[in-house]
Amino acid sequence: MLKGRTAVFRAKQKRVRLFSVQKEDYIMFTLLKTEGAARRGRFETVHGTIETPVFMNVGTAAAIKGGLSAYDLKELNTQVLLCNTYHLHLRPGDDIVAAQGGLHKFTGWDKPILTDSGGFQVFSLSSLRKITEEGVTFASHLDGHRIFMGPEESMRIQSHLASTIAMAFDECVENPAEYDYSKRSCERTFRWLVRCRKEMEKLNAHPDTINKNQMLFGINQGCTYEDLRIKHMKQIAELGLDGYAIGGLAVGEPAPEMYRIIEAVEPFMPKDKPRYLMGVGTPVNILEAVHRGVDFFDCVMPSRNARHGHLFTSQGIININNEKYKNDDSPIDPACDCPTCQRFSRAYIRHLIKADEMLGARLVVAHNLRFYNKLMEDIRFHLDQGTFESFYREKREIYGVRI
RNA sequence: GGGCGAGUUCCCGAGCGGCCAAAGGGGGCAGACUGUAAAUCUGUUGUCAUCGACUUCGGUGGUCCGAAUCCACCCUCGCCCA
Repeated sequence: MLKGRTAVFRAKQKRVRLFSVQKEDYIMFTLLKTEGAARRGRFETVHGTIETPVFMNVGTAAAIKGGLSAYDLKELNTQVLLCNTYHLHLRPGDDIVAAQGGLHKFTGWDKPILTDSGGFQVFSLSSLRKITEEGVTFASHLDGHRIFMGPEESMRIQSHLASTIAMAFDECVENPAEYDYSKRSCERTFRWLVRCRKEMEKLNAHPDTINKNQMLFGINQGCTYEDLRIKHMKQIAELGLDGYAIGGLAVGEPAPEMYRIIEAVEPFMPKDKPRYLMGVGTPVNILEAVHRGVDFFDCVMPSRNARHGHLFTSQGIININNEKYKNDDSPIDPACDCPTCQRFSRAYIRHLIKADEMLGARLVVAHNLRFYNKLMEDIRFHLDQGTFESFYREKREIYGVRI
């Protein structure tokens, strides 16, 4: 059946220059439609189909912070769960997760899971690590013990976790960074990527591997230097990976810088593979990036900010902690279809957050994640309809304002 | 009735003659957060104002150049004795 559908898309491809590339029967990316640089796609995986553009929900330690389970995510129409290699290696240990049958069985989430490689921790735990050609030595943020992680270790851990998509082990370079350092780091990240791919091929061929169809996404780096970005992108594109990510952005540089880099790199990203802008971002960032040809996103912002009272609505951003909501009987967002907005008032939610009740965190995280997932649904709808540009122009003026 | 002890800014609580508008918590108000060391962090919290000025440490009156701090009396609360 999939083969038949692929054939249909291939037939279309000749006419309208859309793409459909097949790795296995169930692993392929299909570009359904484009509007300018923006892309509407479909990514078939061993754990189900991902409609793109997509926002992946971040559950670093195999759980969405705030207390949402796999059941809750289904209700929010989440497509992909993101978990973290470094955190799960430390606790409970990837051997435990493997013994439990992999992340899908462990978490009860049967849809696609993407695991980040630990590359971001090379950046965020910078005071606790040392980088060499071989890899990175961290001091565990839990108890200080030394852990070594290189490309092979990261791939082995991710193979144990049995995620749908594994990310290459990279160095997420801080911003600003010297040109020379960025260049050397980029070159090393490329060598690491080659090692990642080799290790993954080995692991996927091993009889004990839980997910033998684990995919690998490479990560573009190069700080804010366009020439480094482009050179690196061209290099990794030649490796024929399952997807391509842009990393090292939204790490302190102004948003226009980020957009500039996406625009510079995008022409060199394979058109027939998903593109993932790592760690981004605000709803406006996402609109801007979709507009520039990105398909995948993830960010801690909806969940973390929710816990801190910063809520996204169709009219802009509210801080539910603000006194003005203490007696407000309206929902967070009257236009929102999330379980929280169907049942609870701003006054109640404000009270719960103020009182540090767990229920408060749960309700607001559910709301913000639903807002992001709905944003992506709207984006896909308008791409399907060919009305994305006007949607993008309208919403980017609204979603960032504080009300 | 007698004997101790205590009353500090929204709350708890430090201060015990000048460096005190008064430490530190809590609470309040506001802000930050972008591949989660984040249920975290930052600012602010007497009044007016630019330095600065003014009112405040149970009450009233004293001592002193100067008092939240010392003295006298009063009020309130706690414990103990009758």
